[in-house]
Amino acid sequence: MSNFGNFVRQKREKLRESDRAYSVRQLAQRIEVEPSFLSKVERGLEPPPSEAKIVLLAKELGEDPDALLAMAGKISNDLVKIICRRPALFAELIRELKSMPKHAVLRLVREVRDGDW
Amino acid sequence: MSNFGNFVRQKREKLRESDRAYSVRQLAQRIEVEPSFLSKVERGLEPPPSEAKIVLLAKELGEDPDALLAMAGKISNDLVKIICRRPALFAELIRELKSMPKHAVLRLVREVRDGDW
DNA sequence: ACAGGCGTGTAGTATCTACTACACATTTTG
DNA sequence: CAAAATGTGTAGTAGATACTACACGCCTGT
Repeated sequence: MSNFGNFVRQKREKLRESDRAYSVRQLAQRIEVEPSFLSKVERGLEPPPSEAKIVLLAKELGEDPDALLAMAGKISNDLVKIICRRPALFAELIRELKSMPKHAVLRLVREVRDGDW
Repeated sequence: MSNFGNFVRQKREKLRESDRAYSVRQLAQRIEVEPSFLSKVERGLEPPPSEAKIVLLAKELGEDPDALLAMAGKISNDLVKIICRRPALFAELIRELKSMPKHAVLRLVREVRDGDW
């Protein structure tokens, strides 16, 4: 179930159809890893790389870094810091929202963002 | 800045005043680590232990596991999973709430919990 | 045809994580 | 005062993390 690797490979191959710069080798060079490493990651022979590399990868693939990190089971370091400042508060909020339907959470996000509450 | 270690030591010593079972050795035995390890953790000579041990420790010390984990810069695994299921959504919500005053977040938590919104 | 780029296989490694095992001197308790 | 319990120092370790280095054979463009 290497969701992460499969996703990266698919995304990269799609981009490659119209841009030769999305070969394993060239992309690997841009995110500063060895080609063989990226190749293995894409095929799930290696676990996903570090947070830093995943963020670079997301930028190259035009993906949301948080989403790509999530596929690797990771959470952006800045989010971790925010949560760790008020652990009990965020823990409760997140656990409550777990069982909420998507649209409810979305509404909440919108309300908070717009400040009309 | 070993916040974690200092906190554990203080808490343990306070409990020990009225309960002999809160010696380094006995507490270590209960959370299933070597006494020398707990000793070093408390003095910041070793980084905080694993999530599992921290949770045991929190229970022994009568502390909120999430709070103790946060002192170690960690987030409970179940929270990570919840966030990773809707990464973009939670990422935005958390980043918005970062700059919110405490009482505002608290109110939000209460509203969500009570479902009156 | 052959130089270059391509994906991938094998092997190896430095650093970190999360501890254990044991010995030691000191303090406390019966 | 002897036995037991206590805190701590030194040394070591299995497994995970996050990669590198290099070689190989295949395919493509000129």
